[in-house]
Amino acid sequence: MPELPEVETYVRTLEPLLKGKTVLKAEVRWPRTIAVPDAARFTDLVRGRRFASFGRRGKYILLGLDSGETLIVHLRMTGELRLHPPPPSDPGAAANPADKHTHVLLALDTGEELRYRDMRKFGRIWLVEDEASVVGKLGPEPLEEAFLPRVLADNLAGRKANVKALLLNQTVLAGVGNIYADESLFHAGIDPRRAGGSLDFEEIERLHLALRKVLLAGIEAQGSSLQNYAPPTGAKGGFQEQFQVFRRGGEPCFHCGAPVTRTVLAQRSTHFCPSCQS
DNA sequence: ACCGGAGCCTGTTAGC
DNA sequence: TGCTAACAGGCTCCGG
Repeated sequence: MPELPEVETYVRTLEPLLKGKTVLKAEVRWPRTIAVPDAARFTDLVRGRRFASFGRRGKYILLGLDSGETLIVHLRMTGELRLHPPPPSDPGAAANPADKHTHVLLALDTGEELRYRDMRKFGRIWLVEDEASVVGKLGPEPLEEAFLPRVLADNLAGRKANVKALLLNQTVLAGVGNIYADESLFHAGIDPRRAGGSLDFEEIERLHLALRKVLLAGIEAQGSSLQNYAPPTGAKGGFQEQFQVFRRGGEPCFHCGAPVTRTVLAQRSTHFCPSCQS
């Protein structure tokens, strides 16, 4: 679910909420959520650790601990992290028990509780010494300066898969998912069904620019809020207001009026304007 | 190396 | 209203 802009919003929101706080106790209710190490070792290793640094790589949230290890969270489709206030001291007041979709609970020294909740159970959490063991295979970060049109060209060169599938491939480019792939291809005027290797350099430059513009606009709007995504606290993201094609199948293209086409590529719903995108 | 499809999960929505 | 099928911001694994 969350893509680069949503994950970036998560990290920016979590940093002031968690920085300097210490985990007193961990509980894992769905062991498969913990990818590395096993759930028992995870609860043991995370206890007593303090949140020290905050970062993102692709769609992975990187929470650096004072032990030097990194707690890495991938929300996949429906994962969410929420910081819950301490239970009320008044014994008669309503408590806030975790529901059946809450799979990991971290009790903090402030009395607060950081909860990982995930309806579809696709998300994963790692606790590792070496971040690269989890994120080492990812492609370039689209918003870093090193991501030049040439880099995108190299990663698409010779590829026969359609460009939509390649944008979703995290080793080609990190952080782009279904929304921002469709929106970027629309802004670049490129048909998502085209083979990646068939794009000329001028088209690659357009796609490169479109990816950066769309991702930055997504961050600016604090991400897109659909059924299953909202930032950890405060306002919801608003980028869905700016969608040009995503989930607009059958509706008129804002640019030319032709109906937006919905099809399936790489097993994912794909939306494009057949007239504006070639 | 690369590509496409099955599988992982549960909930919501569209269609008969 | 009730059932069923399709769909959902993602990724890994496996066979060709």
